[in-house]
Amino acid sequence: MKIGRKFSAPKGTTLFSPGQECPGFLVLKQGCIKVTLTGSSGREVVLYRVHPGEVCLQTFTCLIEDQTYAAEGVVEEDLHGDLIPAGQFRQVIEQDEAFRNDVLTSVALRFSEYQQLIEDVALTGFDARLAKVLLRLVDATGIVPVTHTALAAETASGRAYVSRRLAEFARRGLVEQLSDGIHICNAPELAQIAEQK
Amino acid sequence: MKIGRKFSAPKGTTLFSPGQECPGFLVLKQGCIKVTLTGSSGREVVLYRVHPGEVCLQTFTCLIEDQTYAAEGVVEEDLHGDLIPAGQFRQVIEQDEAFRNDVLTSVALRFSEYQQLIEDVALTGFDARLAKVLLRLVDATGIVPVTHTALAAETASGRAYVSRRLAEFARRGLVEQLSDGIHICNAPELAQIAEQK
DNA sequence: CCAATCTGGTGACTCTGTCACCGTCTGTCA
DNA sequence: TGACAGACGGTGACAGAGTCACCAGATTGG
Repeated sequence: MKIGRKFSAPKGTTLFSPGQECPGFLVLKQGCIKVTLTGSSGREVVLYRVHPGEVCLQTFTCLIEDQTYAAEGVVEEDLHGDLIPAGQFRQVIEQDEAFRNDVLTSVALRFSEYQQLIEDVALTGFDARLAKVLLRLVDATGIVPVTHTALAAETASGRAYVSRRLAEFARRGLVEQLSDGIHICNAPELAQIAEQK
Repeated sequence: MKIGRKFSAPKGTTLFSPGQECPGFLVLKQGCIKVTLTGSSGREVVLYRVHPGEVCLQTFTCLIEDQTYAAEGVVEEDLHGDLIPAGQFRQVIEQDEAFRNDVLTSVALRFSEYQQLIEDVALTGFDARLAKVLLRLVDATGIVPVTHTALAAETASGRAYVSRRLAEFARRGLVEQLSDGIHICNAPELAQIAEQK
């Protein structure tokens, strides 16, 4: 079934910001969107990423509740997908079973991710959060190619504190700080730290 | 349309706990469910409450993803509703437009609540969180009829710290600690604190 | 009446996060 | 080439948040 119209955007594009109107519902075919919240202090927290086949739930809540965005969405990898205009959304979800199932599945998935994030932030110590993020962002060569500032956003923490704890991790031989990222030296022990508390 | 079967439970009942199988989808007619997460340290965080007309999303994610519960649900006020067995859920959501809309609306609502909670915990200072909770839980007589321990769960914090900050609020004349709860003396100023940071 | 439990207050910590400031390393542009 | 801006990360000093252990008063149930 052919729905919506083609939509593309290059890496770095800001797809939506808090307060904006929602143009429609985005079904991702290719690329990646990073969705973040920014506090008044300027501090940023990464909520989730949207990958192909998934739903951008900011769009979802906007359409259902007729609200504007609460978070910010930035393209992390060149984007291709379909945009279903706001007016057509309810109709499509009624008629297209596959689409409906995709949406429901994505919603449920995202929902448990949010719950996990709440659990991490509210009930988990910082080191566990940091270890978890490192293991999640590591690439095939064992390197986590991100800055301390980015890790701060991923761990819902501050840059300075990330630096300190990474230094401590390095001192313990768990990681090694390189010029182009962080090398994971001892993944099993990191995984164990990620489980604690 | 008649769907599911009647379901009732008295105050205090534990409806579901982490790891349990999900018996079906609960549509609330009357009463209130409190949904919480408990960390391994024993610390508890209140995720949300389900009120009449709303959806218990733990049930929702269980059914869609075929998972077990991740959180705990306790009846706060005597409960009446309909239970839709797991097998019938997809069928009902396909056929009953009103039900489908209810579910989608509830999901979207809950979703933005979760996002708000993440924002509060990750980006907001404790005092603002506490003030917000006090204003949310205050009854018609200006009393917040809950214990410090309960406030700790609501603010995703510790009991001792809640005690301290409440003492400070009292010192500033914002609240007054009574034997049966906390009296709000200066709601406007509390509201202002709730907005900060 | 006593014991058990729930509740809240407090001192003394530790953990977490902030702020300001520094040095280093880029890239750019004149 | 030099000078500058901007991103990045290290660090000391501090402030905010949360923990732990222990105490005392209130309540409840036997």
